[in-house]
Amino acid sequence: MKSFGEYIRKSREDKGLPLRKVAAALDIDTSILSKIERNERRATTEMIPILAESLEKSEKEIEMQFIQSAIITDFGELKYLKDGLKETLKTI
Amino acid sequence: MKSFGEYIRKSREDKGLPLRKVAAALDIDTSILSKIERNERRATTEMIPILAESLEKSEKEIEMQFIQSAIITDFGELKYLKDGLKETLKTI
DNA sequence: AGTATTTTTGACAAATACGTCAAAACAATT
DNA sequence: AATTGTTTTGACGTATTTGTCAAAAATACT
Repeated sequence: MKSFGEYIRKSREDKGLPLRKVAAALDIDTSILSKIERNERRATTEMIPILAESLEKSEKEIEMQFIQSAIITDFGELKYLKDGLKETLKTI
Repeated sequence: MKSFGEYIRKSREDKGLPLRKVAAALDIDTSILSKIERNERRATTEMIPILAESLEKSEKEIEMQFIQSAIITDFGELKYLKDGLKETLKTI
């Protein structure tokens, strides 16, 4: 699985878009988007629908990538992550 | 579902332990533990095994509570959380 | 009621994460 | 090679989060 940053970068490059364009849509500096794509900064949840629009992916796909990447980063080290996720699925 | 803080508080009170004791095991000030139990501060993953030991719960149970609580807090607002979690389960 | 213990609160400092900006590095085009 | 466009880097200020500490508030005990 690709990190969120790698996923965004690939999607953007596949569309031939420069950082400048997507960053403008997100209303952030290109440097931030650059850092997000290299996983030096985190994307915020507010960015998800805008990224979906810009990169012509479904919001669902972008959000799923975002969630996966964040969970792995935040909790990937934990012993019972799988059990925790299963339980969370039952709860929500 | 209880928040992680509420869960810890209940577990601690069920054992009749004062904040002081558990905080000492965690090597933090009582005020921090107090805040964790009221969800003003976040527990770290390093605290999980110590909490398990102190509160005589399995590490698995504590960790699962931790994960659930964190995911709801961090991603509870998202539209496709369920799908994201399912996908994450496939990945890990 | 008075004392001791436990818990909460808030001020402060340290650490972490973030955004802006300008310049440097890199890549593409002519 | 020079110019243009793109991406990366790092210094800087700001916001957010976190831990420490002491005092206040709440609770339990005698």
